[in-house]
Amino acid sequence: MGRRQALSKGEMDIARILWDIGPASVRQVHELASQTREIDFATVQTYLRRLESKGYASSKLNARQRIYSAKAKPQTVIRDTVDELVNRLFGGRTMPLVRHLIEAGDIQPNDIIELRQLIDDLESAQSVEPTPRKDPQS
Amino acid sequence: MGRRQALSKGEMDIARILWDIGPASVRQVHELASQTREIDFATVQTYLRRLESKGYASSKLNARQRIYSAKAKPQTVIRDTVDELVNRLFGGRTMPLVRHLIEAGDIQPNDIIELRQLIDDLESAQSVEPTPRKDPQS
DNA sequence: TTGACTCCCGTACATTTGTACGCCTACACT
DNA sequence: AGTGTAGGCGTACAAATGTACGGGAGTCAA
Repeated sequence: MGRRQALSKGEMDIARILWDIGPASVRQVHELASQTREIDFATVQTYLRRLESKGYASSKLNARQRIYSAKAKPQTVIRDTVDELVNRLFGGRTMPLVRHLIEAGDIQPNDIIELRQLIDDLESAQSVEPTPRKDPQS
Repeated sequence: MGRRQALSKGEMDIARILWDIGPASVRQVHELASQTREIDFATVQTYLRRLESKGYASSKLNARQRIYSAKAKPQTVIRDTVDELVNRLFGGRTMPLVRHLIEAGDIQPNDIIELRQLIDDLESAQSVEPTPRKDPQS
């Protein structure tokens, strides 16, 4: 897949807002963004424009306002970003990161339940499906 | 902790090499870096200088060569970087990332064993130690 | 002592990122 | 009709990042 140019930190913040509230005007995005940190309207505007030019969003003019919609799925962006991090920080191995996260101490007791479930699911998936396929054709 | 200025991607690559091979000359670092990707000697040199100016490394002249040593511990850098990512991508919650990693399919069967162990350890640590302390004084 | 080498260091420069100004126009009132 | 207002759009600009050139100084051999 011709990979889109990666998002910078600031762009990511704005993208997250777009994912959260769906198609929105610059003003709406700016309002949300302002709750987290001081940021100028025009700055948000620029980020949205760049998001669009990088292919992560699209927009259309509606009356006087330009409405932006997320185009890339958060799933995809998250995957790419995490992949990047795993490569950069751990030479591509996933386990060290998982280890770090579990040991870092932000896991709550009731997360543990879920975690065990996740692992069980993974295990059965593995034993049942020796050759994972996107497209189950047969 | 007066936080050090964050490392950029390129700087991180070089820092990782320094962690791996310990104190080393520019040439040694460059050699390693070259195995992974095309990169100019002088570029590596610049990264090392910047690493030093950001406080992540120190250096001293040894005969004709400048020897760089990592100063910040990988642990610390990894923690800060992962924290950043978790904040930016998941609003500070750890579990979504853990979930993503487990579901992403890079976990091998024998990692599962370790994973279960990790979780067990975490659980007992939590039930035994209501107030976690760095320094178990009693 | 003259090359040929090696390695440091200052410096440069394009691109990307963070942040924003200010003009222009369509609209909304008076 | 005249003026204030909101929002788009082009544009700017400093800082950070990625990448590298070329001068100078020490070193070794002929």
